[in-house]
This record gives sequence, structure tokens and C-alpha cells, in this order.
Amino acid sequence: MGRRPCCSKEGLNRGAWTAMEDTKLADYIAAHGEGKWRDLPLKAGLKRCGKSCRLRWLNYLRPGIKRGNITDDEAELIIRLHKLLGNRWSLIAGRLPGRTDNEIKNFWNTNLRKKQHHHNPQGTQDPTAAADHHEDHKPSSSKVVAIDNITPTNHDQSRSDLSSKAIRTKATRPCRGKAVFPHDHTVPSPILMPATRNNSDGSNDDQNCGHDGASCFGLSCDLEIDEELLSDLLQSTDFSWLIDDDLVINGDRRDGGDKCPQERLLEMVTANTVAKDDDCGDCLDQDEMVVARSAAGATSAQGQTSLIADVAAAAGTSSDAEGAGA
DNA sequence: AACGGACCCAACCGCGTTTTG
DNA sequence: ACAAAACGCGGTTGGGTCCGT
Repeated sequence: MGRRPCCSKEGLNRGAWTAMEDTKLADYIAAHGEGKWRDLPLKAGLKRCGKSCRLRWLNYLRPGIKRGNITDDEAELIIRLHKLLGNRWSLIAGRLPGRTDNEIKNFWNTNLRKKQHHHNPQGTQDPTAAADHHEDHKPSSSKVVAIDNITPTNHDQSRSDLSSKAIRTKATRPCRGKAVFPHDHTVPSPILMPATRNNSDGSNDDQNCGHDGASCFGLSCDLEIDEELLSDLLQSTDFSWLIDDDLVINGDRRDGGDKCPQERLLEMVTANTVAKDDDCGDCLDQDEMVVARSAAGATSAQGQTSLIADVAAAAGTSSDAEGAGA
């Protein structure tokens, strides 16, 4: 089934928009609102494709558009968000009020990509990987990232330094297997951890969790998410596990099934405080991971270490669900 | 001043997803 | 349930401008 072109291209203007065209488009939208792009050109008296009108409106004429002069702060945010999201320009733009995806994409391609490339002379094709090498975004040595036994991606190698500090766990769906817990609990940092409780006999004590024989443990503490940490995590870890789960953000359960993992993590960043929940209420799939910073001790290395130790102990010693949470 | 390459960015294009009938 | 339309996104293109020679 072929796809009908959005409009006949014959007799239509192309290329740069004139001031007159802009005025017509703006006036029409002011009077009738956005949408119905296919019909808009005719009704507005424009010899343009509807798609072109939409683009012109969204990227140029729409009220509140900021143009040019991307500040250092914005550039830094773009870099960070790009690390989080990759080339998800619309998502990135959504975090930069007044900026359009097109502008950010252009800015990245003309400014930042070059800069990233400069810091990554090996020349990876992966812009996300390249972002790792930005001087402002070196993985902090104070951060511990749990990387599971995921198949290395093409950018993992460039992260070997990070990975060397990583905690490796099993984190592939479905929830089977045994998680390997932190080798070193003493590192006072946020941590990505498998929420796992393994009984020595392989069973688990959770009721109604539906995880056939898999090990689960409950973790119901509020978590605060550190954006920079997430940046690092997203560079290093397969987050496909997030897709099917619900998140509870600031008390509201959100069905995240329709969102990509990165987007959902971004929600965490935005919401700042998040509790992880899943279909059985208290327990998490054994291979699910939680980016955790103790709400109580979020700013305290001691607090973080304490939480990490608690949860690690719960996982490593088959303690019960209650022991791991709260 | 003229030329040409590099750069920038608005606009286009194709395709996937969502909505509508 | 299905097809078509509409929408939205990310990659690419091409024209204008800048800058070095």
C-alpha cells in the first residue's frame, strides 16, 4: 500500500519562507488554531505543503520560540541529555523551553558533535559514545555503576574505565538467574543494583509475585535520582527491563509501558523522587535494577553506603524483603 | 576583489506511529 | 479490524554566509 503524499507538490512554493507567507500562516493559526495541516495551506492561501507549514510554525513562528544564542548552560544540558537520550531531539527539546528539536539537532551537528569528536579521536560512529568523552562528563570516579552481563555495545569499550569500576549483575529478562552483588560496598555512591533476594535454595519468599521460582525482594524506599549518575548509567546499561514496569513518581503510579526506558528515567530525573513499584506491589523482578540513593541519606555518603549495604546484604544473604526496603 | 571551501541552519524527505472513520 | 489520514520524528540536503587565500 503506497502512501499518499501529504500534498501535491505541483505548483507549490519551496525553499525559504517569505515574510508574507509567515504572516499568512501565523494569522491563520491565530484565528483557527493548529492542526489540520493538510487543509491549512489551501485555507490560509499558502502555496505550501501542509507539512512545510507545520514545520515552519513549530520551528519558527510558534510563540515562545527562542532562537540562536544557545547559552553554555543550555549547551551543557544538551550534552547531558544527549548522553541520556541519544538522538532523541524532540525529547531533548522538551527539556529546553523555547528550543526546537530542529535547532538542537542543528546545534548538536554543527557545534557539539565536533567537540565530542575532538575528545574522541578514535572516531566512534556512536554520538552517544562520543559524548562520554566530553571533558565535562567524564564518569565520576565517585560513582559506581552496576553493569550487568549485557552484551557489550559498540561504545562499551570506550567506557572500559567506567566498566572497570562497575558492579556486574545479571539483568536480562525474564527474571532468572542469580544476581551478582557489589564487590565493593564501601564506595559511597549511588548505585545501580539488582533488586534481588536469593534464597540459598533458589526459592523466594514473596507471595503472589508471579516470578516462577525467581528470587525477589521488596524494596519500597523512596529513591532520589541523580541526573549525572543516570547519564552514566544510561551509557552503560541495558534498560530494556524498565519497559514493562510501572513507576511511582511522587506518589503517582505511572504506567510506563508506552515510554522508552530513557524517557522514563528522564521522568525520574525530573520528578527527583521516585519509588519503584511493579506488578506484585512490593517485590521487584530479580533482575530489575534500581538506581538508588537513599532518600534519607541522599546527600550523605554514609547514608548511601548504608542503603547500599542494607540492600546488598538483603540480596547476598537471602534476607527478607522487609529488610531490604524502607 | 574574486574565488572556493567550510560552515550554518532552515527546510525537505522518508518513514514509523497514532488517530480517525 | 482495517485502511487511510494525520502527525511527529530524525536524517539529510542545499542555499546563504563567512572566512581564508
